[in-house]
Amino acid sequence: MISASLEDYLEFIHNTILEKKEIKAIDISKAFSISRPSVSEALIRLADMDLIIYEGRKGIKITKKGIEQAKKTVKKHQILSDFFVEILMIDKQTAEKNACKIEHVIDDEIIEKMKKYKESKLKNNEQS
Amino acid sequence: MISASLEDYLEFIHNTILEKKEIKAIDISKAFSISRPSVSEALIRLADMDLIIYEGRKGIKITKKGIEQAKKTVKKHQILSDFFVEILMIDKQTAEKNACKIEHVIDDEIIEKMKKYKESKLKNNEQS
DNA sequence: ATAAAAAGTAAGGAGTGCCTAACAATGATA
DNA sequence: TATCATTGTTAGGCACTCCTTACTTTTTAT
Repeated sequence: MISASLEDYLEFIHNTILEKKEIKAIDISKAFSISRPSVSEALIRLADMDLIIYEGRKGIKITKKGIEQAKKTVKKHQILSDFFVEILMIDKQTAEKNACKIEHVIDDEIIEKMKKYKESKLKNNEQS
Repeated sequence: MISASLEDYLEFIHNTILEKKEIKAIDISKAFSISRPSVSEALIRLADMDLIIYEGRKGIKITKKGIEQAKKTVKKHQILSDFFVEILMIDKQTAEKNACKIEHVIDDEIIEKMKKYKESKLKNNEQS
């Protein structure tokens, strides 16, 4: 199983590649305020798990497996954050912060129920 | 800040003392399937944080600070589990399992909103 | 009372995830 | 082109949380 930290880094790698087509180790270092050696280490671990292809200075590529893993996390994050904001009326910032932590530990089953709950709730509001 | 593991152990210590008036290191070892040396270590760390008083074979006592900390965790656990079961219709076992993990990372603010949401929902159901 | 079982401790090891300091490679610029 | 800044790696260290093995202490049962 992937750790919360590595999952965060993978999520960031995925999002950044989608946005800017490429990512460097230093970007991760800055984004998470961790040292460059710690990033190197994390990237090696992600590569060991076949979630990325890491060729040092030649760049970071995300694998199919990595994309799937990252997408799952992003989805969980999105649903959690939306649920907190729209159903529980939590402010955006707190919702995001908590989604970031909970996304690593919550089961898919609960995420699915949250999604359905939110959808049915919004439908009811349209009708009324 | 206390770690998830230590928080789990403290919660268990508190609950067990409430139930049976006393607890021994071996009980924690069995409950969490960790070795006796790991329990010793954890108890020393909890004692260092003034959450318990640990006098080796003489027993484990929980401090005022420890009780407060444990109660907070228990409360979070309860609200999370209830919310999952009653609002999201999650089965009891899954709800418990997830509450155990989320209770360590979620903010009080969201817990409070979950509690209020559940209460107002139940009130509405009574009226109808 | 003594031997066996149970509970706890000490010592040493491993993986994770972070750090700093120092070095190497790459790239930009004067 | 030579120098300086940026980026990345190596080496060594630390804290946490778990482990095993071996030892000690306490309790229990014969």
